[in-house]
Amino acid sequence: MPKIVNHDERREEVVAAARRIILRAGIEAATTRAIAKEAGYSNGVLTHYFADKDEILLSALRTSHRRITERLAEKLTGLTGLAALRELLLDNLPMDEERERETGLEIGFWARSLTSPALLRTQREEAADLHLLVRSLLQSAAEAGEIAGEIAGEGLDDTAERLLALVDGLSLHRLLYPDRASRIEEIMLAELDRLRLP
Amino acid sequence: MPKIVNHDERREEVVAAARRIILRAGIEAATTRAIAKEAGYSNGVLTHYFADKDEILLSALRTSHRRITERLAEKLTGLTGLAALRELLLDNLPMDEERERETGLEIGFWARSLTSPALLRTQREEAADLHLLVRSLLQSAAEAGEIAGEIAGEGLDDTAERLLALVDGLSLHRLLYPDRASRIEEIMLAELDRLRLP
Amino acid sequence: MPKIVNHDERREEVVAAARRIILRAGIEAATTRAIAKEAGYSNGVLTHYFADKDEILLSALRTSHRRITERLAEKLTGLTGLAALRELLLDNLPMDEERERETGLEIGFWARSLTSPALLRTQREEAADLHLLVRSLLQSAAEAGEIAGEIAGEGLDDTAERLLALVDGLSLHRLLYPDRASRIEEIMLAELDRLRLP
Amino acid sequence: MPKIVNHDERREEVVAAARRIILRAGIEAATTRAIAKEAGYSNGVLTHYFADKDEILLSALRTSHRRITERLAEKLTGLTGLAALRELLLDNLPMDEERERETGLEIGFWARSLTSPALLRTQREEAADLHLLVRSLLQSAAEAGEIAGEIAGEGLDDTAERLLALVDGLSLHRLLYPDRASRIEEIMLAELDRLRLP
DNA sequence: CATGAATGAGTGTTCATTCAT
DNA sequence: TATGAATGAACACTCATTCAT
Repeated sequence: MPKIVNHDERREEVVAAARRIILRAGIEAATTRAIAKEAGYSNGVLTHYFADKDEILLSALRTSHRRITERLAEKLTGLTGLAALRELLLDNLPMDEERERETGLEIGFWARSLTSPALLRTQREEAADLHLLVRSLLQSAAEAGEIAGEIAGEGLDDTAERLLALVDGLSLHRLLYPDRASRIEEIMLAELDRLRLP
Repeated sequence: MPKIVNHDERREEVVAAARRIILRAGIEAATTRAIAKEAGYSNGVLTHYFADKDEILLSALRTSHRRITERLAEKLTGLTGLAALRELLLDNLPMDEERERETGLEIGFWARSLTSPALLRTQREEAADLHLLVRSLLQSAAEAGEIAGEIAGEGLDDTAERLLALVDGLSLHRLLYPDRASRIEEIMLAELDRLRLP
Repeated sequence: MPKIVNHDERREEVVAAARRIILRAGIEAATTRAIAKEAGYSNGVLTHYFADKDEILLSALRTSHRRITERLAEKLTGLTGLAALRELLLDNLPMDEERERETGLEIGFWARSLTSPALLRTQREEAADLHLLVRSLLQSAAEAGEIAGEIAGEGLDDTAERLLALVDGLSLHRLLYPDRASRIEEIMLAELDRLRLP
Repeated sequence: MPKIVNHDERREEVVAAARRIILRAGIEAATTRAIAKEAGYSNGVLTHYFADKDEILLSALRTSHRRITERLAEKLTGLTGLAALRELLLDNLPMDEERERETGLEIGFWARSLTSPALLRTQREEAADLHLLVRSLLQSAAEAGEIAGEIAGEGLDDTAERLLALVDGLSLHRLLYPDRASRIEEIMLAELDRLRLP
């Protein structure tokens, strides 16, 4: 009997290696050879677990999102409406090293998505999920009377988009301009406060 | 007797060529050969004016920012306070093809900046200028009584940061999720409206 | 206590798999993995029955020839002289898809034989058998008075060589220039007719 | 001023190198690296003169045909009808080392053409030219009363195809089975004799 | 015996860079 | 200065082969 390896485990090892490289040296440094080496295997081994490089990158992106989602699900249990929204948005900000890494990875994928249809598709699907979630939290907050259904004439969709754009913008600035963007959490909280009904 | 050429002029020619390519076909298409050809020179000429390819890209980024600044300066003449701010922020949104491409270029540089100290430094310097400008416009708007000096307890620095983060976030979403982010201009305008004193 | 397997049987299974792939998708598609998979085994099993891939291909060529021979033997039963010869030569033309593929395989081996001594040896041995067969059919046809012993001063060896060369040439043209070589069967038949005594 | 090289000359150098390799070790051995090395250059140099490997192989094939055509044109001057045809067909047989090489190269291309559309197209175009030429020589021979217009009920097209198939078949056998196919010239001549009117 | 994980050399191709002219 | 020929490392990917289990 040959050594039997857990395919999912190996895939995860490789994806983790890819993530480490992207975080350390950027997505352009994540060549197949570099990934294999980082994972501690020969370059040919990737063939067994991934059809091509795109599949590795895609998995890395999905893994990143899945981690965020899982962390969120845990934090959101028991919360509803504005409180849940607040937790969600704050959790997406890079306030510690781990989340800073996630954000760095994400930024690399932004650029790559603009030229890779497969990556863009994944990016969109998962962004749509998040948007939907934010929107439904806004709705339940409105129904609970915590916030107005229309914020200064702006529908829920626009509000959701605005909040998520702000999260991405602040996250980006945090990594690019850490000095200036030291207060992104406060900024986000203030933004949420303005949603409240008086 | 060597031919006397204007170094700065040549550099600009080459950088302009690089920019044209990047805007037209993406940063990956900007190979040294393609840049030289686009500029109308042989590939070897680049050596004389740039240490390496990175220097060309860096210059392209700087030029991009300078052009934005110049375009802005023109639009802002005669405007002050909130009106000027409004013009500035809207102008930074990718509402036509040219600015969409400029945003694409920018996003590419975000990712690269995270792993390239030289790029990051440039990025920071120029972002600082913009931040300062927004802050001063906010200040003059406050002094003119158009907006409150403290927006819901938030200082001018934070407001400036918030507006700029929102611009970047919305710009990014516009490129990644065009369906969903069709209304970024309206969102930006609503945000500005909320700054106004009643 | 090791499992006892019939080595020859296994070899044949693998070779048959290789043949199926070559006929279906060309010799370039016949990778060791593909062959193993087609045969229903893991890729490592090939090691036990073949020294290397070349040995598999060689066996496939031999099998191909043997199959042709067997098909012929069946068709030739009861036939003698010119009638048998006619059957033999026509059967070697790629007049249906199966034989077209067999010809494709053969052409691939022609090229490889020129640089592989082992392949060339096999090729020669089996070509010699065929030549001998054609010659003996010609002889029996001559003895039966169907054809002249000397065809326009040409001995039986040359006639045999000429007929076989024509078969290979026409087969090749059929695959390379199907439009032009649509009438190879008629051409072959006319050639045989010209052998007849008046 | 930089070193100016004659592009056509370089292309020919590279193509000649490719031809040498194909003849020496088969078409499969003609990797881009091997070709570059054989030509005495680094592997990157090929980029300057050829779009891709297929273009090199295609050029090698065309060069081969052009050489044959040129050699023929010279030999055929002053000849017409059957005499010209005879010269043409005999010249296509690998009766000396040079033509043996050409044939070896050709056989390699036969196999390759079956899986490469570009190669097949070229092969067909040039084969069509040759077929046309043979056909027109047959026609003029018939008009001159040297041969019958219909050879045993066989039209000129079929006769041309038959003669060319025989040339290819004999050439192939000459390389694969040199012992047996020592008399291909005599066989070809006898075939031509049979075309003559009594 | 059989498995399938793992290897590493090799493929065509791209491209920043060097340098003699 | 400017040219463009030339380099050689790097890229993603393929595949025959090896070998511990």
